[in-house]
Amino acid sequence: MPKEEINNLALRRALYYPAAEIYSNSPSGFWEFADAGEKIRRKIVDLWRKELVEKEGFMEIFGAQILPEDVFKASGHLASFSDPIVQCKKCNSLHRADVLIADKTRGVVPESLATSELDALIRKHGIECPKCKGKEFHEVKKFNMMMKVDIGATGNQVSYLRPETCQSIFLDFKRVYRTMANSLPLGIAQAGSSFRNEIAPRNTLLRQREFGQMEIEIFFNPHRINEIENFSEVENFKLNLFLLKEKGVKKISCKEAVEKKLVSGKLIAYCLARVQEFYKKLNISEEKMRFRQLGNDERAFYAAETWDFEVETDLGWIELMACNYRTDYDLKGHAKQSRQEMIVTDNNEKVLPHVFELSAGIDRAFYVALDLAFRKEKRGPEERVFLDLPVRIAPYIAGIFPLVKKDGLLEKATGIFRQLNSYDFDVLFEEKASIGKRYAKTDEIGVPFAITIDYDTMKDNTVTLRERNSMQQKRVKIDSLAEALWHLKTGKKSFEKI
RNA sequence: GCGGGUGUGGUCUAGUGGCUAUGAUUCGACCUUGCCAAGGUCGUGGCCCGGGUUCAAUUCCCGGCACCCGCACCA
Repeated sequence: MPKEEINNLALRRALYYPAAEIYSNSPSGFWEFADAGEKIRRKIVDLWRKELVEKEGFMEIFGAQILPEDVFKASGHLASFSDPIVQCKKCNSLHRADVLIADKTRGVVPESLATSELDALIRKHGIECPKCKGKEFHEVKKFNMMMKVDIGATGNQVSYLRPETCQSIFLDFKRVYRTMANSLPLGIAQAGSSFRNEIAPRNTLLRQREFGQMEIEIFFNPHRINEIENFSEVENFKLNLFLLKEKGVKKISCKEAVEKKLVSGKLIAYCLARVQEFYKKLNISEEKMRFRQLGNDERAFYAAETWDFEVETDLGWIELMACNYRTDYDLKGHAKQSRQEMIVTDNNEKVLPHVFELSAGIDRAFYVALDLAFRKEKRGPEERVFLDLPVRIAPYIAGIFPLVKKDGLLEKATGIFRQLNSYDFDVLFEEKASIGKRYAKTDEIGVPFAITIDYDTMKDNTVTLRERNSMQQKRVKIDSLAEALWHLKTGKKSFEKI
């Protein structure tokens, strides 16, 4: 669906909106979520936790968002998470210094060159501004995407807001390993916020300066990358692989991907299969998803193999998860910087674990879920908007509505609401406005079911259960409501079978 | 960061150098209501921010910020 439609819905229903919007000088790239939006976002994280973390027996942590400078010396972010940028004196446009020089000389320019060396190269090769052909540039500056924070009264403990959540996982690895696991492979997960000083945030939730990540780092013995217990479960699962040298997506089974060495081992194929299954649960169809293989020039500095899970939307292909084989890059770096031992014993073998990472964007998943669920159709006499969200990420499972407020219906409905609420269902109570209006309004935020209390309820203790997409309704006994909702919530039964 | 466009109640919008700033919808109250945004009455709520020109600026000018499009960037 067009972005404008989604953003309009987001503003009308306060799903998300600009942070600090009452201040006209607030910077872009920060967004807030409210009510239905916050709930949908949270449920996406819950679904991830259930399907990709708990089901696999992985651990979860919640780490600090601010970490000391040493962490980022070790991780490589201080050196590599920055671009050498240079500004044209004539037209003020910004360019990457290394790219300008490399284009001119048709060579490779190391990013790590000092800014003074880059200045010299620019002068030596008579680099022109690609935009205005000007030859005068300001001095090269290193632009680091990390946000610096000064800690303590004197501000001399330099720290940074984390640019990715996973560093805490590497820092915590030893303690979690010793206390909770003592064996490999060990998966450690975390959902939280990360911060990057983007030059130009765009497209609302898709490119923010503060954004949600849900990451899993799987620590394993590199010699045993092919010893995966449950591989048989996925060996025939078809992965949608978009390979570097191929046109279009190829459906390749996990087994074949391993045999043809398209991936580094069974562990990676297994993870990709689970990831693809997970995103299907967000209602992303097979035809609109792919794992794009990244080439040497595209991968992050820590990755030896990368598969970007991408989804096709109105805005083109959007990356939802980067699957990176980080090798021992991170543990090695932290071991060196902290002078702590990171080697562990796995089956009597001393080994520095390798890491396969599943790094997903929460807000991007949220946006894509809205994009794919958005419907604008003629329903009744009018065109209406509704969200066809999967039950598991819908903000509420059902609205509880008394048909009218009088004759005891309001009280009866309140009782049902409290009962279902006490059974831990996310239900919404609404007694205002007409019944049709209440249906329409909750459809718009994707509530899949409605329970209406009417005059028959007062006689025979049944209610109307109404489904969002079909607008069909059936009678259900109050006594069996909780069970019915549980079936619908878990997908054990469809609406037709209730 | 660059270039272009836009900025009026929650949302969509009309309009203006001076008059109580338009309409729809939303929202709230009351009445009504018997299953798909029904009806009635009343009500809340607005010119993105700062500066300048002017007797007077939401309107004109300058600057800032945000959003949209294109470019660049995207570890």
